[in-house]
Amino acid sequence: MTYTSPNPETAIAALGDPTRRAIVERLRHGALPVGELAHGLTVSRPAVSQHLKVLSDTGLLEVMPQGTRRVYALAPEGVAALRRYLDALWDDALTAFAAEARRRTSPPDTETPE
Amino acid sequence: MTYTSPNPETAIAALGDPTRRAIVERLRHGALPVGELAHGLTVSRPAVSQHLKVLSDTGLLEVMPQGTRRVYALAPEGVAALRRYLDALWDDALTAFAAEARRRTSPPDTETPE
DNA sequence: ACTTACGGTAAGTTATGACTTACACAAGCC
DNA sequence: GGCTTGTGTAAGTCATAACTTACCGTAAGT
Repeated sequence: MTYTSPNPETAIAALGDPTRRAIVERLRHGALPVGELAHGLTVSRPAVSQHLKVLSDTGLLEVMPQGTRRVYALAPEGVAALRRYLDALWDDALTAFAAEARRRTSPPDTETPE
Repeated sequence: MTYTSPNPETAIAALGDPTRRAIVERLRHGALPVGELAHGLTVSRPAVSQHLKVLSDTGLLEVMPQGTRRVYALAPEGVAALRRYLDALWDDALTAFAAEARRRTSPPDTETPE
């Protein structure tokens, strides 16, 4: 069971780091081994390895060992979890926004009922 | 023009902090002034103010001054920008994933042409 | 006008985590 | 069996940023 899907908050935290976002960007168009991933980034290869561990732990990446290489790829399920989280947040934001607008337009004295 | 819509990467970076995610969570169900927002969090009110500034700068929040209070709310457009970013990432992830699967099933010698 | 409530800003401290070098380990090649 | 390639891990350094206290401005109430 390579299937992790932890809470998406962890994934967001992982994407908070710019180097990790760069790694994800480099994986958008296809899987890559660690070496190629590091070549093109400004940090050392061990640093990339550490970032890959973090990203894998959140379920955003998955590994496919091929001989001595370890090929990393975006994990669709991880990205999907993030999408679901943001969709729900979006939904709540719209609802709250609409409620706020309603409170401000229709009832003229429902200002601050406290 | 209160309309910001910066690159969503900044918003993701902002959400990397757990306290800021807590703030966003507290705003899911409706707008709140700074004081109420801070009450319920483990950090001091000035800390909350600083986080609110970061979140507002990324376009995730907007302010509605009401007298001496400043009421913060989720900015639908900011959340939407994040959603679009992740949707595109999701799309690329699926495409890359499908391509990978194809490479592994159909052509038996398209392994690593290099 | 004075006072109180509310919240943003400055300055300084501290903790977190991103980075480096050095090392260890597994898989293929001679 | 060594040698090379590819990568993960350990240990330690350093920079970033999150937090605190103290202070200041502004809006409302009396």
